[in-house]
Amino acid sequence: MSHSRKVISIHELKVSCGDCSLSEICLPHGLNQEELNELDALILHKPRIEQGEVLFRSGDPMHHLYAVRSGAFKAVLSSNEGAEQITGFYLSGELMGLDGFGDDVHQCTMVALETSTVCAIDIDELEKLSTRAPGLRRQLRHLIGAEINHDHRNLLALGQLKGEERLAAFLLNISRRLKKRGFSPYEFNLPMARHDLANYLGLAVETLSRMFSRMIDADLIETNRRHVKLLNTKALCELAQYDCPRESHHASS
Amino acid sequence: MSHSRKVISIHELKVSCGDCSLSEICLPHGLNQEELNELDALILHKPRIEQGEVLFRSGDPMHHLYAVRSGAFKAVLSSNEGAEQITGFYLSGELMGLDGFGDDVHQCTMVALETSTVCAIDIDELEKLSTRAPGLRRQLRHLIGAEINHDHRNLLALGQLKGEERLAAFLLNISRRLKKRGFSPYEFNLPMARHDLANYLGLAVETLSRMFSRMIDADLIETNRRHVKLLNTKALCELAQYDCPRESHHASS
DNA sequence: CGGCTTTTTGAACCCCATCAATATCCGTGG
DNA sequence: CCACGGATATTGATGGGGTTCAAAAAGCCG
Repeated sequence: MSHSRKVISIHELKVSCGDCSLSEICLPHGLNQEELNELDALILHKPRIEQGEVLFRSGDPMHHLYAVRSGAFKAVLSSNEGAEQITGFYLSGELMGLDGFGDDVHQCTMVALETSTVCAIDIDELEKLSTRAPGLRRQLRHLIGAEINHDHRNLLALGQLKGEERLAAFLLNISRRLKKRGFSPYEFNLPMARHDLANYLGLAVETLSRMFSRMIDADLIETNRRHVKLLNTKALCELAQYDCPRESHHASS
Repeated sequence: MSHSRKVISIHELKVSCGDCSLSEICLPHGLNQEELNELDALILHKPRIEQGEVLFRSGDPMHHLYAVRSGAFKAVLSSNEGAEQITGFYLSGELMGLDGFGDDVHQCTMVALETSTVCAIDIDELEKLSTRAPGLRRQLRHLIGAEINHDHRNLLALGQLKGEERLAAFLLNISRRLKKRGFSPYEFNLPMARHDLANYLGLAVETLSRMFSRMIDADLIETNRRHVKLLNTKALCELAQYDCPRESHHASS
């Protein structure tokens, strides 16, 4: 909270898509300079969102899409009996709010898992711009497809895999996403509490804890609270029945 | 296969979006006349697809979206260990192929559940047209949102509901979709075999059969093979924890 | 009618939820 | 600095929902 720190913060708020380190995985990916400038013009950088705060709520009319700039979010869908299901976690560079496409009303509630920042994109402006920016249309389509594919893989996990296998699939999925962002795929901090992860995986917290313990005993991983180290990705891949990043020709980081 | 039968078939092949009874729930919904004509021009009416035949396969490059014109389909996602999960069933008027948006390659295999016909829409042509047809963009967005919301509700069901509750939710969902198409919401034929339905709901066939039996014993439904009659939608709604169509002011058929 | 698939029913087992208790971490204030 | 309290995480014991194995019943088609 010193003065110099404040300056840095202001600087960050001015970051444009072109300068953003996430541009290669986020909406700007594949855009030419002109498209990039136009996209930049309609993006609103929101200030910090603290842990537990809500970005949008089920029932809210949809006005924006949001890209995670820093931090992480969970999307929560509720039944009218109060049961809640986390349908996804969103890391930096990922697009949130597509659940409002159906009838222009958000179905999920989006909650920050840690202090986060987002880029808000007015949906009408994005729509207008997309008519004359083919690169933007293409990237938006790919991000939509990523959301759908993620959901489908999750359905496969919930419908076909056992608890331990689901956890393995999840860890590998996070690993891959973090690697894409330049972080180590073998050692990372999970942004969510056990409680949220258990819900996401359709398990009780206690069961999830047992799955972790079992994997630790089998020397597949090491954990310390939210810190996770993957020790045997091959075995994890076999457990997960999916997502094997093909430990390619000594090309790992 | 008589000559007169052939004539009928040809007639069906000439149906345009404007004449199609599904236009109100399918892609043409909300389009003006000009947009409609342009959409019509790029739609390819495919001939019959027999039960069990594949519309597209996991790994195929995506070239088209498909709308169900008659019949029904299932989307199957496979793990690399051979486990299969049905991620959705598609009825007339619904859009198939969005799973290819991610990287222009289909992730699911789409299989006809009965003899069916589809409208194929070239993705590049649709893309071009959408730049100058705002109504089409809007409707496409809504259909994408419907797919995402469907998947999310399914995740909620698989993660939070018990077998019987999932079945109730499914029956009500089918009921609502059929009602939208002008069929009775209380009595209908399921297009899929028990085997497929069990997989979709993440249950063993035997368990699903028991769920049916239990509902029959409780006078919630009646069944005869694939024919289903809903006797107590209120109770089904309570079971499903969702999707209650609100048995509105004596407005039922 | 005969052979096939589909559906239903029965019995034993297993994964996972639930209840209960302990352990660990973390922030706060004495 | 340590003590305390609350949230978070792990471990144990028990029971239930669902799978699996097995077999019978019912529908379908030639």
